[in-house]
Amino acid sequence: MADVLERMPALPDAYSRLDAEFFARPVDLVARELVGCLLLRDGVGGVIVETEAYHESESACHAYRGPTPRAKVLFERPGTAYVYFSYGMHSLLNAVAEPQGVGAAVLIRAVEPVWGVDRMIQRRGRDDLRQLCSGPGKLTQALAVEMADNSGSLIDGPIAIHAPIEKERFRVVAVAPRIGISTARELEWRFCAEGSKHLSAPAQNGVADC
DNA sequence: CATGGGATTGACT
DNA sequence: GTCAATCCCATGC
Repeated sequence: MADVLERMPALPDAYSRLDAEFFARPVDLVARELVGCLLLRDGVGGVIVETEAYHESESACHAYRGPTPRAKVLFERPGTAYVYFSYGMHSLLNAVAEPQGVGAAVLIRAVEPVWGVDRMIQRRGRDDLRQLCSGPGKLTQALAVEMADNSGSLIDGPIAIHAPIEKERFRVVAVAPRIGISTARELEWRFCAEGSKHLSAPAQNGVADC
């Protein structure tokens, strides 16, 4: 795959932002279609290349036990940001999905850096492009996403998700079990851009069309 | 109120 | 390959 940085230097603001209707659909579908979309904050970001779906009906989801103090955000309006603190070190970014009242979200696990690469390098403290956003904790550090962003809007807030620029480039995604969970491993709700060099871990399984 | 466990990462053997 | 860092939150007494 060619380097996006060479081919896509255009201004991110020119592209359409996803709306609440996009996020209000079934969470696995939203997760699949978010691959190829753009994640941006203050002109810094890139192409989403890896996501995972989480739904209140399965035990790996924080909403599994209902709207607890931490999980209540998962039940809010589709398109809300759910940010939670993991392992005492990392803020992980999710997009709340399904209609309001249903606890579900898409974890953004990896981004291919495109815009504001210098600032990402600065924040990450390393300059290898493949190490900038190839993990849920890495990309939040590169884009300066913090707990203060929890429950903010992805529809009209400072963190933005835009429709894909080149639909063809990421039409095929790899589907696999989710990473780092101890239950509900049977669900293949991890979605990766086929052939991407910016994933958090290799996509070992087969591929499927969007 | 005390305890245990993470939707992880980076450094080190 | 192993392992520590570090803290919020869910659980249970």
